[in-house]
Amino acid sequence: MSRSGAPAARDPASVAPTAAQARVIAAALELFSRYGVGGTSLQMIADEIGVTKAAVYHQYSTKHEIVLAAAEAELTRLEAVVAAAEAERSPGRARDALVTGMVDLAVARRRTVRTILNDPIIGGFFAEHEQFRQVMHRMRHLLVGDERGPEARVSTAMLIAAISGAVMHPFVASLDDEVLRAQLLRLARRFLGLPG
Amino acid sequence: MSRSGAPAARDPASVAPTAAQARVIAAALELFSRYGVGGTSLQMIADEIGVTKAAVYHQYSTKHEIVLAAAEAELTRLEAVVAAAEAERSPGRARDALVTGMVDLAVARRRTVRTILNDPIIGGFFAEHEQFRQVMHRMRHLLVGDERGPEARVSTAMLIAAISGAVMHPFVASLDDEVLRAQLLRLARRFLGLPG
DNA sequence: GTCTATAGACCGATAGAC
DNA sequence: GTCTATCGGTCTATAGAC
Repeated sequence: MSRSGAPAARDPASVAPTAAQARVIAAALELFSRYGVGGTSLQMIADEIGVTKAAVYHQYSTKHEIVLAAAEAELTRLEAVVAAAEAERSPGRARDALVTGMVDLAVARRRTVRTILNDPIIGGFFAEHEQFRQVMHRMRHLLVGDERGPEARVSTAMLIAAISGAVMHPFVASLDDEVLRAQLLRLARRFLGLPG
Repeated sequence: MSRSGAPAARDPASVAPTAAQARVIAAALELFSRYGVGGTSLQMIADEIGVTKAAVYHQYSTKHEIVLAAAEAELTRLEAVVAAAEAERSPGRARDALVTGMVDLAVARRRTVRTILNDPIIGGFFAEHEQFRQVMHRMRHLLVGDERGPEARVSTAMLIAAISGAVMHPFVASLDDEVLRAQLLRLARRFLGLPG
């Protein structure tokens, strides 16, 4: 769903990036994961792509916009996982699809997910970003249904943090993607009390 | 243990900080959690304390040293929790004490733990920091004994990430410390397959 | 869409007075 | 231990040629 070829402008705030914008976003995400958002300059992004700063400013007119576009690009991937889970036929299947999709996404984008969900600057952006709150709310609903008490909040937060944080922990650096994926999925399901 | 009044220089690399150094570390940790390590300047640290940059440089001669001192200060807290757990009489009690101590520490230092464990710059410091690797190894041993396979690695990484990441998730921002502590402890114990 | 060149602010770091 | 003052360099951002 939502291939990058078609325009598909569903949201006026976040239209599909052009090819040049996608290169900026990819370079930014790579550098953010290595140096953090605050430790990444426009010069570093330009050097990573192989152009000058002015060429980057032609795509996005402030650093703020680049950070927002990079965060939204990753959020869009997560939203696709959530939407696919919501399309399942039963709440049980939906919850299962969400956990599997979260693990797949976290492993596939091992180096970026942790920064996107933990960098304090991006966290500040998300705090005032309605799309992010809605995705989080939909994830919680898929995981714990209509419950909204402390246990529902803490268990959802722990599952998201466990999956997204574990993939960059030094303990798992030596594991290849398939082994990591299998273990993450099994342990995440166990955390939720799901069968094996 | 290890009150800041006594000299107690056990490690030549990380001696106990003076009062002035402790103020720098506290200001740095606060700002790191708000803006990230790369997004925090020495001017910001100096302003937070209410002195000039030169006064900060009198305590630590590079920014690198400040980041290292701040990371080590937090690592020392975690090491104390690990040491207390290791002093328990049985492996079961030790594991229990570790989980409880980790939760207490994460809740007490809600705003700082996530940054310390997830900021990419600090992560790079820890990668070449023997004390950090030893503490992680001791935590894994307390949690899963002599097992060193993928499951032992992934489950340890997930528990650490879950506890340290959940305390700053927007879902739990409205919970007071005691409620958060109780839920974190209960769910962490359930993740490890421990009784109630 | 990319370049060179530049503006003005801020960066980490140092010198030396008190 | 803190200050003022300063260094050279890098930062974000802009102007204008090709």
